[in-house]
Amino acid sequence: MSPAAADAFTALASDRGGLARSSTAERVADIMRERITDGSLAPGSRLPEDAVGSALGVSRNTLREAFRLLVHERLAVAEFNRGVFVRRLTRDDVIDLYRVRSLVECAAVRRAAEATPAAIAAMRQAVADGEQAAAAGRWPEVGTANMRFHQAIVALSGSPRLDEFMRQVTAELRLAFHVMENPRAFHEPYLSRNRDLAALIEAGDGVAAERQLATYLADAERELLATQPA
Amino acid sequence: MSPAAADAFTALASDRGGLARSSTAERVADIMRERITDGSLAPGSRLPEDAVGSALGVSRNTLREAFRLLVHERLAVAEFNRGVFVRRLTRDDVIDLYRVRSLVECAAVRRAAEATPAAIAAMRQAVADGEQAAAAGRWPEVGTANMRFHQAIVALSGSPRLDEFMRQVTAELRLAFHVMENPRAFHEPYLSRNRDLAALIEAGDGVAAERQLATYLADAERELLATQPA
DNA sequence: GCATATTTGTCCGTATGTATA
DNA sequence: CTATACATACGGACAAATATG
Repeated sequence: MSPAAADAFTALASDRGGLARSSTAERVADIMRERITDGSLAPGSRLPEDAVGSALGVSRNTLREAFRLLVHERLAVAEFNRGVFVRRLTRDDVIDLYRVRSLVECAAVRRAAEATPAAIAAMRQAVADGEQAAAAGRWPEVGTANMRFHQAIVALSGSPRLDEFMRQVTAELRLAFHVMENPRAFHEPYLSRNRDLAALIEAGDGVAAERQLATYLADAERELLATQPA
Repeated sequence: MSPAAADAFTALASDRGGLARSSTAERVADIMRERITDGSLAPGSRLPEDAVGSALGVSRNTLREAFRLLVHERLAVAEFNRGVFVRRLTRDDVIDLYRVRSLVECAAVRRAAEATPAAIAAMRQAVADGEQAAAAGRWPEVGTANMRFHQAIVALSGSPRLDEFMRQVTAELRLAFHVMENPRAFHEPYLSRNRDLAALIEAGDGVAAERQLATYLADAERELLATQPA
């Protein structure tokens, strides 16, 4: 195991909360999901059972349950008899992820007229948060706000299952962001497009919003692919 | 445990194949998923670790990994310190499942012009299979063909992730079909609508196809809800 | 309401098979 | 090719929670 990975693991140990409300395996999965999506555990990293297990103070059985969850969410891959690794996205993965986003998000904005006021408000808030974070130069937060904006778009549809599915799609896409060298340059230009899009949605012009979002996502996909290794 | 459930479990034992290519937990999950989606294990059934584990000849640890997978797919629910049960859908679940289907399937048919010929052919085949099964009076197969038709509609989008997501949505929806008393009367009227819809899609009229599919799904949702207990 | 039996949650030790240095 | 490291799967143990009489 690389030293960097070891640091990430030992860092996990302190995260263990005292109370065991949900199952241990789920809490372990939560912690590791966090570390994977925030980039502490880079794509391709190996996740050895005993190193991670001892770092978090859980048994192999419990850890394996957590691994199984992460594999199911596509944040990790399990190679039979070889171990578990942080997922490394291929170009085809990125293409598929944007295909899903385009289909679902476009459909959601087109039906935005039926959305609840709370969902609209959440979307507007995400736009404002992104602009505020950019003004203050807090670039990681800009990326976070951008993701919340898109999650808010999905929430316009009012479907818990679609929400969760797209949350997973977003988490997976973050794996691609972390191999980028300059996330700031990637997210910044979309701030104004987010505002324009939100305005169209609030105005009830679903058709125009959908068209704008389609080109938005196509641009983002192209730019992201340009940053990815072969 | 009820005698009926015990039968379902003992029936599983003989299913164990000789070679262990994928992991044991996954094979166990496959078997139980099959039994749940085909109705052998009714919604609400308890799945005791001891009984299921011994019936399938796997240890508790392995079985718990399989359970975790099924819970993640929403085919089962785990109540802390109480055990695992086959999922029982609420009316809100059914409503959400149809919301997802409507959004995704409608978006897929609207973009059907970009679909591959193979995807179109699969859709046409599902329509023909359904009509053939109905003509021969094989009603369970009519239901199967109908699900394949809708899965083919999703496949028009060409996204593996959307495919898998909707396959899971379909599996979950089957839980509602199994509490219905007369599945035949439910599926039969949709045979001709499937054919009409396929014709519109093949003609490239995505807009008309989408409108037709939207009312189709709204009708199906209403009828299914009418058969569900409070 | 109480005492008991059952079941789950969690952990450990170990045997076996597989991949890699 | 051997040796080492590791993953897979099993069985047993015990505490805690739940169900049952």
